[in-house]
Amino acid sequence: MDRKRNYSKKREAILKVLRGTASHPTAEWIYTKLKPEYPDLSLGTVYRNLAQFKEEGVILSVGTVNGQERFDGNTNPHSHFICSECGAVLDIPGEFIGQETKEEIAGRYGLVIDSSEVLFRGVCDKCLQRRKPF
Amino acid sequence: MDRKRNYSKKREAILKVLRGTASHPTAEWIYTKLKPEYPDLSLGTVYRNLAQFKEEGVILSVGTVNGQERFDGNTNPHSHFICSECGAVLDIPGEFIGQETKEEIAGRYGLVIDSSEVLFRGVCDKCLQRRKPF
DNA sequence: AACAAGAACAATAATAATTATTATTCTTAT
DNA sequence: ATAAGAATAATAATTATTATTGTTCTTGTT
Repeated sequence: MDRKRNYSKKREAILKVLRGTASHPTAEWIYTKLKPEYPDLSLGTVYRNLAQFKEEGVILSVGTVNGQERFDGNTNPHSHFICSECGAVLDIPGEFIGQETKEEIAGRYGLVIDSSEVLFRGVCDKCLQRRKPF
Repeated sequence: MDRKRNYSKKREAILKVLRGTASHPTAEWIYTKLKPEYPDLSLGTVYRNLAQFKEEGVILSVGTVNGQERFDGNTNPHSHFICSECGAVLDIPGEFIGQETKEEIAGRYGLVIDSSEVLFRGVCDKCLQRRKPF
């Protein structure tokens, strides 16, 4: 039997924090969140574990917003909305691209499609409220 | 009448290069491409003008691939495929998200949607060929 | 429970993309 | 042709991310 690999309390905590929020955080946000409970946590550890989780397919990257990568602990098929005003990333449930569409494109261009995602951009509800507070 | 703003030969050349390629280049790629013809071009100028074009809606950003932002001079509605092996970005013509879908989502979540894009990820035709050269 | 091998870590340095600064050069209305 | 101010080059500064290295944890074995 293989030795148990890739385990540490901090690694576990990083995944737990990411799965426990809907905010699609940055590495630094996770670091700040965990620092009180793990005072000797290093930012490099957060980066390294996020990279590993991503590689393993355990988490997803939503992309880069304002120069910082945003992560998502929810690997169920869903889409995202990015607020161009505050940078918030919201989940939009639902599949918008069917399997047959992917296959058709893959065939037409001679490529392999592993995943697809829809990205909506605009202004989120909170920023709209902030604009017109009356 | 307003004074003509935002003009320079280099600014014009940057947009021309971006519109003349289908490779969705980085700022540095554009810089390298123009450097022979404009030996005193500065990389900062490319960054600044790309940021302005983006702000004005004249060009689009496809997102960040391998830590570098990729730009697109084609503002017609279309989607993209990103090769996870070589980082190539390909255009996929066609609209996959209809207006009614956007309106339905905007209404349901109380937000405003300015744009939507579909991002396919996988392995491009060239990388597949490279894998199996026989 | 103690041990040892190696995995994960903290701390820090290094890298790389992007942005800001400032003195100079272009652009354009007059 | 001129002058105001916009855009630029050169460079410095910033910031997110990655690499390095010596130390600490984890876990299978005793």
